Amino acid sequence: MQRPRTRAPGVATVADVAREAGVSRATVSRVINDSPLVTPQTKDLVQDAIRRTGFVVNARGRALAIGRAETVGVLITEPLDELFEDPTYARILRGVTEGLSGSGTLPVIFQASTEAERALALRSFDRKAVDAVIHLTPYRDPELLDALAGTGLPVVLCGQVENGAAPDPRFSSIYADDVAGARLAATHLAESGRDRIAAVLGPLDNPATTDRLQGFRDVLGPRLPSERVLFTGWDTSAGIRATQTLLELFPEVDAILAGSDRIAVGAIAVLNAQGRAVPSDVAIIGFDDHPIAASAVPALTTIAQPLQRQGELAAHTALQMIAGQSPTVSELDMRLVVRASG
Amino acid sequence: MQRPRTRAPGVATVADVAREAGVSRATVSRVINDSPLVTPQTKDLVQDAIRRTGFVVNARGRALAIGRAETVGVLITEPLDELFEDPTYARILRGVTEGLSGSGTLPVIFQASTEAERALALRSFDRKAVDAVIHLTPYRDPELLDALAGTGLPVVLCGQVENGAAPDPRFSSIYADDVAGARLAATHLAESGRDRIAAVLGPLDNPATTDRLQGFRDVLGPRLPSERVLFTGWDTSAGIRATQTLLELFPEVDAILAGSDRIAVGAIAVLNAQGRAVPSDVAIIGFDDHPIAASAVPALTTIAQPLQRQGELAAHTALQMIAGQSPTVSELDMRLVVRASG
DNA sequence: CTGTTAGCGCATTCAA
DNA sequence: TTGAATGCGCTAACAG
Repeated sequence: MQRPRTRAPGVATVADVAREAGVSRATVSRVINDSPLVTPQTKDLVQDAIRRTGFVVNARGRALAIGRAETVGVLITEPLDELFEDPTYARILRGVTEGLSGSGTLPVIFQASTEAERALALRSFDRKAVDAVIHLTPYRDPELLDALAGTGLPVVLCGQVENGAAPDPRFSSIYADDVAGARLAATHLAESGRDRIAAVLGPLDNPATTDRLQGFRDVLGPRLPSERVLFTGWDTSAGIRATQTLLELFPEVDAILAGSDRIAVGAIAVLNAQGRAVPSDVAIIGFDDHPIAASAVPALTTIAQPLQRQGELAAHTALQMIAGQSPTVSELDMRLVVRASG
Repeated sequence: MQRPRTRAPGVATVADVAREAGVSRATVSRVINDSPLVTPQTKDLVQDAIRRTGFVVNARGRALAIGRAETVGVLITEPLDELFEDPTYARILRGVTEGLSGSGTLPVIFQASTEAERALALRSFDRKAVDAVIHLTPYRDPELLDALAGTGLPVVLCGQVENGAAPDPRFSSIYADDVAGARLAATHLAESGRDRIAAVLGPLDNPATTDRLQGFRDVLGPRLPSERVLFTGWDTSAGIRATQTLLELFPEVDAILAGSDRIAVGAIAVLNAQGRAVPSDVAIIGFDDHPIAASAVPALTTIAQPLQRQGELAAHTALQMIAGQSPTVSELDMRLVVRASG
């Protein structure tokens, strides 16, 4: 039954190598995992045999034997379109890859935008097809989090934490403090003497939005009344629409705190179209340090998240949890990047 | 050694379930894989025991036993920037997921933009961590293709084939015929009576570019002389620059065949800026049916690739190859989508 | 229809 | 330092 059809020629196993080298399978295994308990000459012997037979360790056999798949699942539940438009995930992913490199553990991406995909990914996790999960988009979704906790796998939440909420003790989390970042932006604007400040934020139901708003308010208090706070989508066209509305409601505005760099770019476009100069008439601060921030005209002052660093930390944390460590919480600092726009 | 620390309580195995239900492990296995050879009552018995013990099949043990990981690797080597700006991959991926759904096999994404990532992914494949590979970006890279062939896994190339080149017999391939698509575009333009036609294509070193150019020439022949064919990048700003150049070289132009929808959008912007109306003064046809094609003003006439269908077919092909079928080649039709621009 | 038995490919304990 | 023996968790051929 094992091997229903004839074995493909050339898929050598440790047994084949052992025979070829005239040693035991245990010795071959030791060489593979370069154990110090092997004589240089037997080691050479085995390595020669490995070369001759074209042997490659079989991941499935190894996984069963060592009790690990040497794989971490990177879960992305974000809708595809957003994912493929927003370099945020690309950068975090790069960090994860770096952080895992050298560990012998491979990051493997689980795209789970739909309910069905989510179910499949969870099934894999339940079955222990990976050793840990790094969740890149842990937006409020208690059911998913419960399901993840239910897998019994180490889980690292990366990049989001609702401010105020105590971190979930079931998971590790890595996040940058949106509230503190927003404070940086608001402080910068306030110190520059602007006082007719408005905010154009992302979707109200997104924790990043509420956190950023709170940061703005921490600094500005009554100088940022509710009627000057607009909520819209994350992208440029949403920024355009919202800014048009804003200028009707509050034409005296001399500074705009944007919820994202793309929103900020939309705001600049509208202001320019209406003959208002940025930053002399209206200062603008973005958020995220998206690539367009540097190339925008004028270049955007913005708040940078250490995305790649987040990914690296998430990877390290996952590895430590696989090794038995308890969940930890890491908070990273946001950074104000001053450019021309405000 | 197996189980170095105490076993986490609650990770039940078939043996536990068997004991709990008072049957053999084989019977438990039969229930899990719902074999018809089990009495309804024993089945209930076992399912109860499964519920009580919280048993979940372990993917590693199962993979070793059945000789498959029940996983296909989706390889993406595209540089991140392009990848995250182009919804193409998102759509193909959606198709792959659909095509695999119900098969019990899960798509798992291997992001391999860098050389190091590529090496890691290949190592996984060599080790048979997946049952097949769907390569979404098989641009000319003979070394990578050789490496993939070397894994001995079934491989499906999706979405690219150099025209003229015989399909590589080592792999299955799924592709849409760029040449035929380009012919559709050129024919549509020629039939509308335009005759001062120019083309603004993507990078010359990209097979899609040369294929599309060939399709244009198949139809237009000498009516599309080389001096009216420009090559640039894939995106809007590249389209803007190239169109400006084009208008200097060939101001009489009355129709533009664009190598991508983003290029076409750039062209429209330049033409509008110069006071030329689209399509009355200059007709434009894009390529790809990118989301911006429908929302552009005027909406773009373009050539649609059946991306999702490509993904589905790739998935089906991969499953068939896993089942032992030889490589196949599938060509899908492009479709002319007529909108306002030409 | 069910249980017994064996083995997938590897890592590791124990004894030599 | 090496080999023999054992088991990871599961499936499947075989016998009953």
